[in-house]
Amino acid sequence: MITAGKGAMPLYIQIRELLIAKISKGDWLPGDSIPSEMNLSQELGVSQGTVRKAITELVEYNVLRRKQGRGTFVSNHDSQRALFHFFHIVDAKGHRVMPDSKVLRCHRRHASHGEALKLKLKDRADIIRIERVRNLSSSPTMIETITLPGHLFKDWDELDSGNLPNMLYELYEKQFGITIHSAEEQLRAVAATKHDASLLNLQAGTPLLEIERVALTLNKSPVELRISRCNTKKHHYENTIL
Amino acid sequence: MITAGKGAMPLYIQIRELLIAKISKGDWLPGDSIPSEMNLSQELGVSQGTVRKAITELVEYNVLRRKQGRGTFVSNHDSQRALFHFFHIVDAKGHRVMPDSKVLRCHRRHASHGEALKLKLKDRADIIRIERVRNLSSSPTMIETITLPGHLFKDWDELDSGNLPNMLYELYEKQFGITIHSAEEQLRAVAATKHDASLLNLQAGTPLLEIERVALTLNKSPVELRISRCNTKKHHYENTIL
DNA sequence: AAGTGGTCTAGACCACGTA
DNA sequence: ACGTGGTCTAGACCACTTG
Repeated sequence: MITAGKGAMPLYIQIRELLIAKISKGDWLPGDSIPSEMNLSQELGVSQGTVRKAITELVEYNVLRRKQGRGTFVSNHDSQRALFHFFHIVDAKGHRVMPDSKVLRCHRRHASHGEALKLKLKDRADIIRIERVRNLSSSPTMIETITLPGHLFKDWDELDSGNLPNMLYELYEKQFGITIHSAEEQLRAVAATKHDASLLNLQAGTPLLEIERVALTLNKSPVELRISRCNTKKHHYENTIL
Repeated sequence: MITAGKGAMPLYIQIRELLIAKISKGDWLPGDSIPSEMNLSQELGVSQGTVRKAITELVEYNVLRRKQGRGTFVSNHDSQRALFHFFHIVDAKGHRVMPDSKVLRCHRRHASHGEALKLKLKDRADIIRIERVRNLSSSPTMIETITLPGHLFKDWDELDSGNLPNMLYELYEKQFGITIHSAEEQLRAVAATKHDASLLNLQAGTPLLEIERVALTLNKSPVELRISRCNTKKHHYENTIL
């Protein structure tokens, strides 16, 4: 509950955490509006300014979105947001390119030691592994290997695995109630294997940019491991440091 | 001047821009404290809360830094900040490693077409070019080629070019009054040239991570072009998406 | 003790969207 | 016309640093 007084956490932080809990629990779903600042402040017995400060921080974290005159909404993963926020590969001119995807394989497996570690699962836990090739500017440019914890995606097998959507984060949210909120990426240069080379129409040994991403929910629990190998002849990874 | 009334920009934005101007002009230097919130609000004829909101945004942009009980200060480039904010290469465990550097060459040249474009200079403008090798965990891991606009670094030649500091951004700030505030990076995988290979003790053709960075001041004017080629066997580039 | 930033309140008015 | 978020004020008290 909200407590005031010396030594207590600031009110706006308590309220911020309370709002996060509501969203994590699913009381308010992505796309929903939350109660107005006035309503919240009356329910919680604090001033509007204090509620406002809590909400402001969550807007900065991209958890909430304000719309003047309409209300405050839980963020959702439209393709726009996925493309702008999580997809960092652009063409030589710096333009974002919408990738398309062809699924090569999609099956259940046991997690390797490395996968279990990165997804915080037990060794040999049930996982789903997807392999796909992505075209950028209509030429095959990336190979992705995606690993999902099986227990979070129970009804996965009912999907048409040959016809998965391009932007998986939207699927995770709409079909499984899992919202990806942040991610940690590691980038390396690697040599293309024969397998890579045949899929991307280049020679084995060609340098590829490898992006290893762990995607996290709002509570920082890992939900997806994604390894992308990317031909950077005509595209590159863009990062802005503010 | 600060103006109120309909159709005008919000006061806190006018104040924010006014503070930025003061800092860009050099009225307040990195490390200096700025006037207290109360003083500013009285001088500008607005409430303390409005000044506070302007300052809060600049703290979020890393332009200012608040210290409770002491005051508000213009950010400066201690090595800590440079290391945490601008250096994204970490070891296999994800720990940041302090690099050391050996300068190979440092001389004045004419800008190539590409360099001129990226630094917004005229073709064949006067530039300074530095080449150095950086050790991480005591093995040579990165080759850096740094290009600086000559007119911004007039007295560069008086420096001992064989003995440049590790963290150049601190030097730019202290010796030349230029503070790097943000940067745009492009990452690619490339094959090591013979030259790269001999410097990094590996075979020509080995995949390297190439990082091309343009560093910008607070006004977004480009100040440095830096191309780093990095052996990612034992280290990688880390990026967090929030 | 005095001065700084940090939190919180209560209330005013503005800008926007919907009905 | 009404309800929403957005800006702004004036003033209170707390937490921290310095003299």
